[in-house]
Amino acid sequence: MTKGITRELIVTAALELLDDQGIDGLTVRALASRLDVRAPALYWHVRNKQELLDEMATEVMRRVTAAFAAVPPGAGWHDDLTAYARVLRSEYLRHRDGARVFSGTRITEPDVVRMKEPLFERWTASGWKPADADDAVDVVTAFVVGFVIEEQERRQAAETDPTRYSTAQRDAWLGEGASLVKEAGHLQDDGDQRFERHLDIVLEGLAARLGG
Amino acid sequence: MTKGITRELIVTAALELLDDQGIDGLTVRALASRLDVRAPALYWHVRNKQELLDEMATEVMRRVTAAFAAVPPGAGWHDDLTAYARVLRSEYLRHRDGARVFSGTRITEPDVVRMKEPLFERWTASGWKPADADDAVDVVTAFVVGFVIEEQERRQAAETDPTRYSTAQRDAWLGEGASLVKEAGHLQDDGDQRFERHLDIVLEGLAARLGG
DNA sequence: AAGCGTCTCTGAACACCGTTAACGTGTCAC
DNA sequence: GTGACACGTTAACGGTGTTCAGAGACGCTT
Repeated sequence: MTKGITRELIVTAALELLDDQGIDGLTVRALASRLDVRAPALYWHVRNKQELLDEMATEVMRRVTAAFAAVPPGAGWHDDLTAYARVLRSEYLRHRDGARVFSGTRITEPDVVRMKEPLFERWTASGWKPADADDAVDVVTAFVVGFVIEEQERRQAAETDPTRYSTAQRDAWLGEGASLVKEAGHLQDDGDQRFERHLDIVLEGLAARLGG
Repeated sequence: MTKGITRELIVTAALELLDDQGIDGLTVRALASRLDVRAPALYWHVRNKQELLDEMATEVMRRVTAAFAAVPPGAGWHDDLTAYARVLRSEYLRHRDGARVFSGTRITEPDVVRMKEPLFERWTASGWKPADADDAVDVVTAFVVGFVIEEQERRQAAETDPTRYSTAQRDAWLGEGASLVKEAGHLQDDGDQRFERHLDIVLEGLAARLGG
């Protein structure tokens, strides 16, 4: 058991701490304590906290590409993008506030971006232009990010304030009228089913727009 | 000129401060100073900083509903959702890190949610079920949130590190190969045009899925 | 006019935060 | 042995959100 901290140990410990304590609990001191070390020691391996957060986001995206690479290639862009969307969501869901914290952050590793190349190759071979392929990935990414942000917010709110998301409470809060909004709220489902349904809508748009 | 602070004055000052200084500059002391008051004074009007952030998000959504209400009703769901998406994006873009900070936060005012009722009325009258209408709004919202998060991140990164988003630098960073990814990167446009194109894809999906 | 209560703000303080500086160690090369 | 270096420590700084006792100001009763 060699003692000593490495950059990678710090990042994985930081991800665990995020899950345990939430983003507010992710402090340099708490992280150091989890690694059995004093806070300034971390600054030998990491320039500052922002760099740590970037590294965490990159690690999450590395896991996305790894998980995606493990999926057998699909029959076409539709399968590929479905798999990508599911993997991305699942990896965000793995961490508390994952979508909000890790979306749109700087990726520090070229490999993560280069992952798109084999996809682009397959799709252009079947008729898409590179610009189309790029649009497709970005539209799906944007949708997943927005979806999961909402999803995680709702989940967390339900934990801290369970009354808030009971339909009866919600109806009372909404007041008189707004019957259609209430009705829609009653029917609203959560989780995988809802994600698949919404994802299908987006993919349908790509099919209509770019051909499939 | 009656002296004294109100909750609303605090919220609008906080939004201004956010735009001036960014999220890190939005401290209780700086906000108090902008209102010519000492920090603890704010705690008379607001329980804590989180409540202030929630209130800011609600205010932004209030402006979204106001701006949307000012748009003349469209010919159908397609027009309505287009207008909604544009207004939402534009109001997020108005504030630094707007999408990341204000998306998925607790809305403290029923009116903001009730805004959907007239839309739902029109759409159900032309054949949609309430659940469809709800899906449609949520898919578009998720897309806009994800799109603007990416957009603002890219904009901010371009300010702090202009070299990062030059195509030549990016190509070098990507290394050998990945020619399709590079090509797509070269073609990528920013801003309104890109937004409209991607939004069209999403709306096309709704048309295919829900009929229109 | 005097006193009382309520509303609004201040001054001082607390615990914690990210970060830096100076100072030990231990290990390895020569 | 001795210098160089990697890696950790302790101590401290300025800044953060937040709490709390009290100071003024203002209207209302007496």
